[in-house]
Amino acid sequence: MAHMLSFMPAAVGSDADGAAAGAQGPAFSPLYQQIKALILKSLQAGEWKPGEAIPSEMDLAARFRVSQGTVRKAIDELAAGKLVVRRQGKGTFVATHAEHHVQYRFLKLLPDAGDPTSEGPAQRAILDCKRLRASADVARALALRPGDPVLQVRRILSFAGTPTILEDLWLPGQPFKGLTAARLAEDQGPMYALFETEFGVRMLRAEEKIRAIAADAAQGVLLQVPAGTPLLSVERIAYTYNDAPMELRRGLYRTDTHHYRNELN
Amino acid sequence: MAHMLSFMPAAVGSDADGAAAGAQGPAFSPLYQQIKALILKSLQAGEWKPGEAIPSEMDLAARFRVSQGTVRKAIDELAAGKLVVRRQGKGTFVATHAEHHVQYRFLKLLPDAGDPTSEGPAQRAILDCKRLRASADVARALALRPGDPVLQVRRILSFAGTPTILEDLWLPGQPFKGLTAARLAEDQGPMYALFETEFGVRMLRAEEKIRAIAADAAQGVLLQVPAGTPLLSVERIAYTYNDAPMELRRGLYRTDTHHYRNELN
DNA sequence: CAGTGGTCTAGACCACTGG
DNA sequence: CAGTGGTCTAGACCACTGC
Repeated sequence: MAHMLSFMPAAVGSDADGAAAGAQGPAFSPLYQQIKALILKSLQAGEWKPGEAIPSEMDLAARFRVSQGTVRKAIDELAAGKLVVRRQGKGTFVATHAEHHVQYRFLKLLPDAGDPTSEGPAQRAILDCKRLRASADVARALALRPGDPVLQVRRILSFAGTPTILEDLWLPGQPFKGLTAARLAEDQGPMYALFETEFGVRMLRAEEKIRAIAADAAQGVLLQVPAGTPLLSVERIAYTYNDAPMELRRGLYRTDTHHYRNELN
Repeated sequence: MAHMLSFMPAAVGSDADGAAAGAQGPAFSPLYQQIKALILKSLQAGEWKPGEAIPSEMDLAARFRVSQGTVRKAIDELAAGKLVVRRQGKGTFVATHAEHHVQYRFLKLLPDAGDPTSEGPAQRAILDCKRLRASADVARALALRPGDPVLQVRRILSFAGTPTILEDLWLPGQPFKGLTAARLAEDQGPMYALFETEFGVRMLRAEEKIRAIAADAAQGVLLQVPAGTPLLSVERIAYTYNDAPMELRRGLYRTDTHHYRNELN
């Protein structure tokens, strides 16, 4: 029998589906993709919180009237996108930036020598946190209108006492209403973890544009390097569900004792 | 029945396998992983050349006495690692750096405005190509002994007439015996494509370490920027089968009109 | 021991490609 | 039209976790 979730917008085409209307076909979508979309919707709706287990594959198969293998393939893709984490014998869990053994999931800066644990945790200092109106480029990056309220944060990360990262970040005002410098300062753990628990914003993926620039006087003071020192400029846009941009971050990295590491496939 | 490829070193443990010897278990390996390893061996042995089709899933299933689904899962992983490319209705093909619509698979430098095609193909100039003995750091990167013969190449890539990338690369002397400046200069297409066709060396993955540095006088002249200009320093090690390093490449990128793009998941 | 994810099968059917 | 990859199923069994 042809499988089809009748209540779905994009159903599986069994046989007599083609030749519909005129323009570009019905966009055939496999069952497991539809299941994936449904699970994604539940994740986004917060049906299961970060760190919690989602229903077992058998349960989900029963719920969607589908075989375990189909649910499995849907979850496989979610796991590949790091939206969920599989743990054999235990279950499948909603991924979280908190309580993860990798502290900074999106930070690719590593010490030149030794493993990342050897230098211990980073020291963090919040320099500033203020509300303002989005400039043209910030608005474009965050898919807002120029003049919309945004939050700007400036902070410094130090490793082994050496200031290494100076970053400014901009957040849309609406979702992050109530975020203050004090709240940021008192927080332990990754900033993205706080975003999850306090504001319900999950960062799922990000894009970075990297350049080499020269430190200006102010940046030099903050990073304790002479003006003109080459620094890595890392502009990141982080996205949540539906590819909605939720953070613009401009970082300056000292690369005299650290390097940005990337793997190519 | 328990499936097992008796002629394989690491067979599937059916039931009575545990408690063997003493130290760390028998390292259970699923069937599809064993199949993957077998296909990998054939790829490495050159049983199918880059660009050619490998046998169909059904054929491989028959050859290995395994179900199609198991072969499929093995090929899935090979495709994920970009060792192989699937094309529905046609077959599965050995991946190649040549004739691929993406010209430079490992190059992440993009123009700030417009798509990569807008500036047309890069102009390439070979500055140097000589044999020498590996220094300590080159030897370490290429898993050679200091003093082993290596090939050093220096070239410049220009986009729209502007010199943008200056790179030195080191290749182990043995596999690349016969490579000359003339051969490099007359070549069209990606360098990795030439490595494949002429020397049978397939680059499968790479790691990059990125830093910001200041151009020295000589580099400034070659890239047509003032000495002291911040440049992106990109050190790449490219690997072939068995994670064997086959190339060390040190690139300097101008980032005034281009940027290094990275996607984080 | 029950429950979970992980593997494997045999068979069916679908979508896509090319002759 | 035959051949290929792609999807889906129902059921079996294995490996791992925790009670």
